[in-house]
Amino acid sequence: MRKLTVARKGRTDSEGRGSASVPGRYTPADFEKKWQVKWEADGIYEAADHVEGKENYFALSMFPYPSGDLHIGHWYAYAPADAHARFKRMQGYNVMNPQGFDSFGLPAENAAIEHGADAREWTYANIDNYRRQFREMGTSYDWSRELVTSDPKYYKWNQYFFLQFYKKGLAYREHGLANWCPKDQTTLANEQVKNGLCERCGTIVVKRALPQWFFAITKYADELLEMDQIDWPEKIKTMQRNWIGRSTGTTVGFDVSDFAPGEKIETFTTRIDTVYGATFVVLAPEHPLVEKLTQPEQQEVVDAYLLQASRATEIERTSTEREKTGVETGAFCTNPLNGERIPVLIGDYVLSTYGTGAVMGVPAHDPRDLVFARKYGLEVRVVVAPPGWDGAELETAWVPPGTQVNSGEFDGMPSEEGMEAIADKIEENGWGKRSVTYHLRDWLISRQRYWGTPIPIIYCDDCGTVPVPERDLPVLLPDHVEFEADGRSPLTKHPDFLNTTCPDCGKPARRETDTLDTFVCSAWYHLRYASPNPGEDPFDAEQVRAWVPVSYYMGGAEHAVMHLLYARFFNKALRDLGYVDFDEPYARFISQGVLISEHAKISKRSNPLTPDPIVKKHGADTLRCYLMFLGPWDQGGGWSDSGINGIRRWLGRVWDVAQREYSALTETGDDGAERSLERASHATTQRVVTDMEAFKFNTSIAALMEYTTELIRAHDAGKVSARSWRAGVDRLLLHAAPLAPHIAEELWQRTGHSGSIHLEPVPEFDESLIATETITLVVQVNGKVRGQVEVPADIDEDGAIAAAKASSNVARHLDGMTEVKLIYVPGRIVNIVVRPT
RNA sequence: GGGGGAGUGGCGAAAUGGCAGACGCGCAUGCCUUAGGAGCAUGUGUCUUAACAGACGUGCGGGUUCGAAUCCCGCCUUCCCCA
Repeated sequence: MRKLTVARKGRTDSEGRGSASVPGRYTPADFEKKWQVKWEADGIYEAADHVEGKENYFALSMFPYPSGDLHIGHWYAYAPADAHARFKRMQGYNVMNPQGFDSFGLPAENAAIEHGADAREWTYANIDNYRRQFREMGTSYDWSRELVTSDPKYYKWNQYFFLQFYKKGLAYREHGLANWCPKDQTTLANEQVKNGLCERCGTIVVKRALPQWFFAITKYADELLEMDQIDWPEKIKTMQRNWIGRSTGTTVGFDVSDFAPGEKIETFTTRIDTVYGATFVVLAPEHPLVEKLTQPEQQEVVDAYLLQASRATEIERTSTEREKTGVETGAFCTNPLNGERIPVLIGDYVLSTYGTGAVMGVPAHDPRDLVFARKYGLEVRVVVAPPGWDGAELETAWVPPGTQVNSGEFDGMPSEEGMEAIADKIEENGWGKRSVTYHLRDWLISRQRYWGTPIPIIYCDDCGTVPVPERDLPVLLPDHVEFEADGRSPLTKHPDFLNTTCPDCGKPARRETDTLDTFVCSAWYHLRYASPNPGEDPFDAEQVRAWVPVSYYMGGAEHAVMHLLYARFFNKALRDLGYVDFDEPYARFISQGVLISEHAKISKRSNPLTPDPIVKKHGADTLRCYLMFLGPWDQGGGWSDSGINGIRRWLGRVWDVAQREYSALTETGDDGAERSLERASHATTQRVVTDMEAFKFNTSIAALMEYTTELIRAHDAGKVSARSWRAGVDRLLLHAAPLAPHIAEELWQRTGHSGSIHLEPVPEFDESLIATETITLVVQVNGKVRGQVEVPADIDEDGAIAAAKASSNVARHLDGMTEVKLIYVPGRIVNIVVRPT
């Protein structure tokens, strides 16, 4: 691009406003950097914990994982969030808008393995790059509160909280089947397995038996379902509810003591009213009783089936398209309600992770059971009759309520009542009890990786599992470790780390080599922003009280069932441990949509569209505004290079109009012109304030574009007063400031103001000044627009109708018609309903 | 299979019961310019018409209403989440 005329350096407005000579073309590169440096030097975005007369406002954007460069997707997430925080500051809130780095995690380690980089150096180089790019974006972050989770000063407190949780039984170690990613060589939480694939790398996840650490999030399952006090998108709340997956039902035991002495198969059902229709029981292939119940003559088939089932993924197993398969164990169990002996089968459509891992098969009232029963020739017995049922065989399973039949003493009862009565009987006889199950599992926090927070546990041959004493924290992650091809964590082979002494008995002992899931870091980081330098505590309770719950949390919806749920759990656990005194960490939340480009999600894994060249060509303000102008932020948008010129042109017009010569304007101005500019000004403020409040940046910018045109027209006409003109320009700059902070600041200074525009208040508006003296009424005949009439704003109904009928085109359509009805909506419309005479 | 978004000009989108297409891109014409990937002005949903004016038009099909992009019922497509 050709270098355009540059504003003369050092020109000041000391001669006074209105004396500006040719201001030069809008060249953002000339001043954006200057303001970024000055804002930071002046500390204008550093938040004090309390400011007299101002309410605190904690604006929080989800912090990034530093992996290379900030891409356009990052800008899309952070620039609008920054604009909103700036807007709140100008609205008079004491705003704290921090930023930091979620810097533990696999990519650093993979870079180390693949390119021989040092994980720490790689990470910190990326952080430096991110810091630079965040500043170039023109963000209003309070860098004095920055945090880096891979810093021992931070992760020490992950370890500290782990120990507090451990003491209270909220952290525990258990041997069990864990999700294992063969590529990343680590276990994953349930939330990190998507469609049976590793969320990070897409490898098929397998089950592997390992001792693992967990946080007992399920203890809070019911409280996590309560979301009345948080103002979050309903979509996110629904996702959390579904993920927690509470279902109420009954567990009932089916006796198998003939085959496995003393054993019962515990089944869980939400439809105990159908228990008399149970004609078989199905075990998940992983069920512990499978081995004991399999009869010798079935051993071979069962073994083959188990092998086959172990290869199927969970999606395949539960897909409704896939044929249900199963095998008989040869064993039978007894239905306690009617004493019937029914066969025990193994079927892989039953998951060991849901309920008890065993279900009673009621083919008449469950579609999956019906398919299964037909295939294996099992009895189908109706026990909840549809209305008017004639006793015939059902074609499809009857799932809705009905009347109990074939249900012993409960026959004739509506099934809703039967549900309760049968559950009562089961409880009275000790066959089972009412119970609740959840889809939510405890949070698996162990990772067999190096680049994370070491779990502060020591294993001693004599004392067993011993927590590291708090005085010995942090357990430091060793530097400069060796990675080997076997994929095992270097910590397992690092003698200095591994070998220690038992804190209890002093004998040689070994450290836990697993590290914490990085979601532990992000579960409480907002508390540390509120209290960045608390000394000997994780945070200062008083400072936290001043800022948290977070006023508005802004980030991606992809964290709905991971980070956002973990953070809520962590908050509740900390509350019960006495660290905080509120129930929820994030009072309000909005999720920005996804920015896509040519049908590809712009993310760290694809599409290297980098902002740097765009910033170089157009400036940060243009890129910020363009991203906000694409469409509604929460719905995402599609990137294309072509539209950015529109924003660049608009800012160019702002640049020109703000610096127009106005000495030719008069003292008082023309009444009509004054009034017209005043109206446009106040109407613009109303639109912008409403839209900014609601994150509707696109329509805010549209309103400012229109206002810019109004100002240009007003100046061209030359009829407004100099005073009104200057006020109009100020208003434009003040509204543009959150969106395009550099140009607004530069022009604020050039038009003779002192002090940063970003510390100025949002302009006021007066609704009465927006109203017009005359209004345009739309006139419809039979609902079709036939004309418009200009009438006084305070016209009454009769007057409005008369004016409407008088307009010539309307009169033409009324000719030869009989009036049937009149609709009058004041200020908007007259609709005359007619029919042929 | 279940849950939740979304579907409007050539394109990004406005309008949430009252003039569909604000604002912007692109395109067209004109001005300015040695030049234009600069700037400015005007125009731009489709069709009929010389014009006035009219018809049609918000994924498809029905419904409610004086009036529907907007509310209701059914369907299609697509994206996200879950299974």
